[in-house]
Amino acid sequence: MELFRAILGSPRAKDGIGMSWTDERIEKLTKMWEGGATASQIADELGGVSRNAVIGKAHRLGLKARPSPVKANEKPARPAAPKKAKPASEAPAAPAPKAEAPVVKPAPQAPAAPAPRAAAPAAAPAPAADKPASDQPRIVSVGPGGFLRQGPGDQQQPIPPAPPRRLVPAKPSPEIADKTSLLDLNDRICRWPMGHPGEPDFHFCGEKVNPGFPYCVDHCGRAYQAQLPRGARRPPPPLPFGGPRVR
DNA sequence: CCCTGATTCGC
DNA sequence: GCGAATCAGG
Repeated sequence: MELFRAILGSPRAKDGIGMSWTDERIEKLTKMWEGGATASQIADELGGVSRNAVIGKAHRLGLKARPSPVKANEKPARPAAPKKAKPASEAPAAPAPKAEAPVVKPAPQAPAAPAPRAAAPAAAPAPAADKPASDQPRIVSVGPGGFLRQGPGDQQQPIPPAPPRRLVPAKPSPEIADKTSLLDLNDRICRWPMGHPGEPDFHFCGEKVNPGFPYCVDHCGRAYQAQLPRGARRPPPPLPFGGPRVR
């Protein structure tokens, strides 16, 4: 009878009311957030929570670091004074201007990220394990997808030449005979999504990453396409994460 | 208008 | 801690 309880009455919160942030849900949120899914998609996928809840939780988890449309601006004099009752908990003066580093000008010519949304490449993971102090890629700018860009003079070779010819077909390595699930992701395996989240066969590439990038060499070639001469462009790759939702 | 994430603040 | 309300940019 305890077997029944174990099966039927599992302590896991169902998708009804009274849902809380269980470990699994937090983990899923983290992975999807880092994977580039939008808050709406994450909320939709998790179910039972609004996108605001997802964003709020993401912030509380401390993983707020992604290109936001409302970030690059900052005014020295209290730009966003909330309408909500703001009691006199703040002195009228001393706005304490942040010593914001002089961020470089945004370069609108992004070579990649053709997706309007829902397909932003993963925010560059901490360049910790992959790049020792040998050669630090000087970060000069941040692309729209959140990946790091470099100045023209700093063009190293981590970016695969993106052969205009053809890419070798993905070779499934024996290690990933099984599908790489969301929970299997780590900093060393390719997190390129295959299929749509929510579908039973949704999984990730799982290949070994191109060092310094969140994707394997093949998918780096898709995520970071070199600017080809005019007339040599190829049609944009299909969107990861399913693309626009149907409403 | 739609979308996005960020922030605030009452609960 | 949670998330609706709100803000603000694209």
